[in-house]
Amino acid sequence: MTNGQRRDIHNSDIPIICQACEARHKGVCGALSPSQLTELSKNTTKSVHEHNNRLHSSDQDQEHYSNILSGVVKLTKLLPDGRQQIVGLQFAPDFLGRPFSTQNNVIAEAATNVRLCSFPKKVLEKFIEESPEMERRLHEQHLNELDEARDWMLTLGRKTAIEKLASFLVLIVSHIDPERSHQEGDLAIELPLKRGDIADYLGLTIETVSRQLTNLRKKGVLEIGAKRAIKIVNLERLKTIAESGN
Amino acid sequence: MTNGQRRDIHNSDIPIICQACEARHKGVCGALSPSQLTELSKNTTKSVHEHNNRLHSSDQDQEHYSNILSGVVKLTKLLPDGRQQIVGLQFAPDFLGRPFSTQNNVIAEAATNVRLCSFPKKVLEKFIEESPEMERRLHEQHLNELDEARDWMLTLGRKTAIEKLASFLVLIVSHIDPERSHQEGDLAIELPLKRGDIADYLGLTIETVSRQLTNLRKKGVLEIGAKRAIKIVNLERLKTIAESGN
DNA sequence: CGTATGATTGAACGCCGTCAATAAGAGTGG
DNA sequence: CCACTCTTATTGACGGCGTTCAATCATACG
Repeated sequence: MTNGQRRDIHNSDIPIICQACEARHKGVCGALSPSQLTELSKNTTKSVHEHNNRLHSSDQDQEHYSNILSGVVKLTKLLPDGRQQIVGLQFAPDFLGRPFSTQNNVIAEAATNVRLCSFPKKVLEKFIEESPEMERRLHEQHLNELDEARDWMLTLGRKTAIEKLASFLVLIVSHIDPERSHQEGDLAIELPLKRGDIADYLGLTIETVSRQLTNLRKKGVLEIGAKRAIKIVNLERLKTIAESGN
Repeated sequence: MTNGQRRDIHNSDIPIICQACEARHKGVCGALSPSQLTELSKNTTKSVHEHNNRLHSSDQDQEHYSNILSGVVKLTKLLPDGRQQIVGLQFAPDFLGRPFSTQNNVIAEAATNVRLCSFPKKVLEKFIEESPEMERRLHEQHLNELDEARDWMLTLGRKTAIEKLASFLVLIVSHIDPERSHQEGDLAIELPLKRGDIADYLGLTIETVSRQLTNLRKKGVLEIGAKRAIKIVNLERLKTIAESGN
């Protein structure tokens, strides 16, 4: 990203708190001028959330937006009887929150340890009014989320269990390691979700997730390590399985 | 909508082509001034599309956006082997098209007969630059679509066949007949989708859709007429079934 | 009337869920 | 270091829900 470098000529104008932040380049804060960044940074609070903690309870603390600094956040929806479905995964430097609406029936939880940079809704909405570029960036992120949601609807509605697992792994690789995902060679990664979360993301049970992972291992596509570690041996094969099952 | 009435004081300034159009009130065109409307209307073309016709082939004719004047549009995604999933239904006066991106791997087809009001991408993008209100409206529609997509992910991933059918019927009623859907009494509607489309929207087969419809009929929740006509006898019960299965 | 399209119903199969047992760590305290 | 517990993951046996395959019916259109 030499583009990002060039912008940093006036790095001294940029608040210290923002200087190492991805959101300033690829995220929504990239739309702000140094002076706006300074104003926003006065109202921000950084926070750390441990694995599996709720980031905002469903109706409470809806007066804040956040940027994800690191970690993975899962967005979950619930049925009255307890069944649940993860409807989105978000990675740094994604924006977190639902503008223009107070009701948000989605639960945001930390899938891994997560660091956030939060600010009051009012402050951000002021910047949105001031700079169309800010709204444009938010709009584009939400369009990307819409595309991803629709891709996943195809996975949920029409794919078999093994295809779902393969689709999930391809998605994780493309987010965790975007450049390496197009190269040759083995890919060792740590899954950001535990089995139960993967099941809730794929509309399956824990047992089926486990079975299909060993299924993929027996096919020689990947190796399963301790904890959440896996090594992908044949990424191309995995992509094929994700769409056709074999 | 007395609000809409008040805006019509200067109705004579508004292009004839726009005067009876929902998109001017609830759709994206509501952000435009009479003079902008006039300019836009010079570049619009109205068109009629028959049931099951492609509105734009996947890569071709991506230089137009449209507003839906009437009818229902289905957005479909495909797997290489032919399996397909409907990832969105759109009703008048929804906006049709994917801004800020040339690649759109979603197929838009007319589910019913559809009337469109189309205009070149460039023209709309010019108005977006000029008026933040225009982008705001688009942004809000896309956020609504994102909410709906995520609601549907829960349906696809975690609900049983009968719950899916009930969810679909509730959704259709709320779009076709928003005010009556909160009242008492029978609701006679014509389904905008045939069985195959319903199956593709719910991630089921045609046979299962048919079986669960008769299942709902036997429960006394609805009556099934000829063609696509149905009468919903007990909407509250239907809503309960949509979330808990009984 | 004949054909095409769409919908319903039945029978049998199979994928995935359910239930249950076991294994593998991680963390705690003796 | 070991014993204990808690959480997470794996594996097996069985059953059910939804698919697959197939036949029948209904309606529209030539």
